Amino acid sequence: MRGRNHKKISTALNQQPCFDSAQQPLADFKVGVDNVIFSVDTTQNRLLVLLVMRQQEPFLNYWSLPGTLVRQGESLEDAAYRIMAEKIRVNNLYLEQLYTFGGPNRDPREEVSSYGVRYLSVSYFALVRFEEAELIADKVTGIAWYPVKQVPQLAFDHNEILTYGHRRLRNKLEYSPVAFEVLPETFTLNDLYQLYTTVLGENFADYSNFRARLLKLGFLCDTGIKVSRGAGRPASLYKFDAQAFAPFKDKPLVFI
Amino acid sequence: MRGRNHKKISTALNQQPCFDSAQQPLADFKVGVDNVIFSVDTTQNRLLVLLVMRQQEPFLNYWSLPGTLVRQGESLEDAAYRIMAEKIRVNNLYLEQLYTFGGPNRDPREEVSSYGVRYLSVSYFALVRFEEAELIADKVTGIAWYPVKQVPQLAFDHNEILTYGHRRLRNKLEYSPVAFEVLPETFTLNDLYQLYTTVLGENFADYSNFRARLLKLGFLCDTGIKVSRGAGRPASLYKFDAQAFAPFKDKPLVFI
DNA sequence: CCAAAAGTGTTGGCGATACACCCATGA
DNA sequence: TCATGGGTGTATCGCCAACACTTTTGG
Repeated sequence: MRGRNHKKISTALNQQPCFDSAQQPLADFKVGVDNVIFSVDTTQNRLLVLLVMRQQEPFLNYWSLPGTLVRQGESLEDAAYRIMAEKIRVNNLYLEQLYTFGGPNRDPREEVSSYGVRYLSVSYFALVRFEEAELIADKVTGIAWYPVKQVPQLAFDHNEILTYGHRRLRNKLEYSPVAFEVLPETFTLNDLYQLYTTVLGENFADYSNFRARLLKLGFLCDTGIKVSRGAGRPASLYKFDAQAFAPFKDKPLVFI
Repeated sequence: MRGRNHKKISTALNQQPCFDSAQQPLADFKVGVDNVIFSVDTTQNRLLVLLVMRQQEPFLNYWSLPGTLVRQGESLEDAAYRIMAEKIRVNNLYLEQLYTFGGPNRDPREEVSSYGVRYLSVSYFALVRFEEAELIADKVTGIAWYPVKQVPQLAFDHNEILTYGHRRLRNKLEYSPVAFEVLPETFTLNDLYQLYTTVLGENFADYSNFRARLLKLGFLCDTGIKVSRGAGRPASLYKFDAQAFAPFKDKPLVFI
């Protein structure tokens, strides 16, 4: 029974917590959306993240994650897509919310503003196909793919956000078919394997087992087309068959 | 194509806080924190969620997730802990950020307010030990554990948040040792098994296999103490050994 | 003694690892 | 022809589901 919950009920009342709109001053917020946009350059086996050079204070001339402030009538996700559309042209893309960073003093503007407005950042995680991604580079805005291993010091707490996004990417890759969102339409099994090693490190099965497992699952179909890359036997190009994958949807599937 | 918004990046120092570079009015936000607080009543095998009765408009007299608005100088996590502290007294607790809901028009107050202030909710997910949890019930605030299968229509989009939290709980349970945060200090293996079936349904191994697997992992230690519950052979009480679990930390461990 | 709950043991199958080996191409 | 990378096959081991069995209690 839950009988003994009544011992010390009373004295929390002086704080009168719940309806603090009258008692305690509430914080006012501007809400920003910052995107961690990854892609994988399969030709060089590098995991890349999209950075933009800041054109204004604070953190003028620092690299940062592409972000924006949320406008009136705009949902968080709308804002996330808007950033994408401003920086990059892609056909395929995977996007999901990552985390919300909202401590006080995470943005220097808070101190400048006399009204104590705080800046909160809802971060989104995106994955795009490197080959298809066309950066929208106007003259004033620096924008570039950075290898995640070489990102410099970023504006605000963006290094922390990036770290968080990177962890999420690794997890996603292990149990969901996001890999096929970043690969080109057709790819060799070695491309796929390289993608996994590039993102996850070398901590899993060797190529032949990886290959056997994936093929047995049956959602990769051989196009029959062969492609030769330098010396060695030509490889088959495969395609991801979303139809055939459907039954695995939502099942605890492991790709490692 | 989608984005044409970038064509006019303002060159002047536009410190005006209410407009972004494309001269669109920014939204102003109040930020709320809503907690999805779960516990498991092992005696009745029920998964419970903590609800509070709203004492004011909007949604007066609706049940809702315990929540609050973020105060000046307060971090999101601070706010989440503050709610906990106001509603419940616990020794052990697991808490993590869940998701941020921020579409326009998710809160009726937005329409009333003439300034177009929007209400954003950062939700947190918590797990507490039912036996230790002492509800703080003052006279004005209704507060109760509800079986998740019987939650009524809630205020705002809280049903949606709850659904999301429930999904997270199931995932957590499968690959992390959160179960031991909700169980009492010592427990029988059957308690543990019941907890899993209560939260996840019956979709996994039978008791004897569950038992064998867990014991082989070696982080459950038998206290030697026996406890008898009605008819049948008495069961051993076990303890979770955090020390012995350490090596499994961060490893892709599956508990199902 | 019987029912009920706790706990142990056995077995068959499947999947993962670690290899060894065959195939097709460029140089 | 050899080196290189693509692709196939196989033996071993461990895990896991299913289920039969033993042990210890209350009635």
